[in-house]
Amino acid sequence: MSENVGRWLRDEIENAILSNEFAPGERLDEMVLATRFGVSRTPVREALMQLNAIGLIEIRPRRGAVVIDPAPHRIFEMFEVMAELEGLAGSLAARRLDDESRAAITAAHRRCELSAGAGDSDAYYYDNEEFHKAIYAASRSEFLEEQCLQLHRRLRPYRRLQLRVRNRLSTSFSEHCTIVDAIFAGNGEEARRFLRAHVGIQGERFSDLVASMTAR
Amino acid sequence: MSENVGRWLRDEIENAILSNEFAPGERLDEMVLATRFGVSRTPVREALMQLNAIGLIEIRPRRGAVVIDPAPHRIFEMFEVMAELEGLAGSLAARRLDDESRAAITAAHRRCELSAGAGDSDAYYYDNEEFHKAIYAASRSEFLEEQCLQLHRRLRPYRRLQLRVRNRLSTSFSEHCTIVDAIFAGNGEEARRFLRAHVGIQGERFSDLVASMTAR
DNA sequence: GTCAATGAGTGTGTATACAAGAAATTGGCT
DNA sequence: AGCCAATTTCTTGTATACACACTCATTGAC
Repeated sequence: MSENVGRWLRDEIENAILSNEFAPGERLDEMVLATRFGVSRTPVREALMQLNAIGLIEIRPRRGAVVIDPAPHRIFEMFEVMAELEGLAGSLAARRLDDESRAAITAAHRRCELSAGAGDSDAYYYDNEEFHKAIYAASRSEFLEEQCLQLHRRLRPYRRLQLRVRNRLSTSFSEHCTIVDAIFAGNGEEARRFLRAHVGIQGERFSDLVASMTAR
Repeated sequence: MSENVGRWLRDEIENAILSNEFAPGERLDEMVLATRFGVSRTPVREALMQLNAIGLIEIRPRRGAVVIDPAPHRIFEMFEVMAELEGLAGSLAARRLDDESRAAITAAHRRCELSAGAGDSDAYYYDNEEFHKAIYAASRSEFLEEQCLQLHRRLRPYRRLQLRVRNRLSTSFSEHCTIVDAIFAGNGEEARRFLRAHVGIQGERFSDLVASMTAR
């Protein structure tokens, strides 16, 4: 348990939402949550407000909190912004790369190669996350890194769905290769372009995502 | 007063911070705020947590809340991200422009022309804000618009400082002209480039900002 | 039979009380 | 006289109590 109950609860509830235990559209009753976690309503309300700020739930005055159920076009918009931010991170990383960041990116890239080769989509999901985080860190812009991490966390469940699409693992990894090459070559604009294309969900990727969303 | 006291307090305290009544680094005592606004500690704590989520204050466990005092390099990073997001908004606006958005941008642009011509930096500050907001809306991406508005609000005080720099009004307005031309011409990539350059604080603009920050 | 209005019930919003940790002050010791 | 430690005080974190708004169901009228 974290140092204060409110933050711990935030993480607990966030995980429950991201793992679909609390389904989109579901109402979150403060008292039910309080008894479930063995605390009073006060820290529950704190946690809910933080989740509201993150954008995972919506709190309507006097009407309680519900898990947000974003429309497909909104998810598309979120990926569009994510692609832009990651593109910026990539271009900065290419210009500012130092040994430490280079090593971190290389290591994550290697792990992606292994899990992609093994066709292990769960492992790749995790390694891919580390790869992207390594690029955020390499941008050497703390604020950008924070923004990327926050949006990444919010998009996490959809990224996972994307990986289920056939051949996506190998496609994703080969895109990683071009991104790594561009960054290591110090070519900021190429890194930006490749990352934008890699993260964005243009065309059929979007319909694939929508299809896998409705499938569950 | 808003529908619930917590949100009202959030706005009140936010304004107090942005107008420098609560200076950066200052400690915000819950009880002091509660008596000042004639409420109990509960909604004050709510407001503080929301401000913490926005990034205006920092809440350290068991040690209270302090107004964040961002280092100059962090402000630079924030403008860098803002420039990227506005660039995206501009490029989308150029591609998706409809009559309504075109009218809104034109109207805001006209008002900027008037206040810039009059040398009224306070009026220009406000009109400039509306101009940028019109572009966010024209992007037709609700999520992007929200992100832009949020970051814009956080950078508001620094934008104001920037306008105090000599000749910045006319420079800013002439940049607006090129942006409007690019958007109206449907040239997304030009709109992106011009907006990035307009919003970012490269080179001497950054040192101007730092100078005006230390001056107060 | 349908629609509206009123009442009960449930749940959020705010206040207050209590517990626990951090900071400050005072006292003793070197 | 200065520094360290212990105690006190002040502030935050959590629990609980109470008030009020919203929802939903039931009853009555058209």
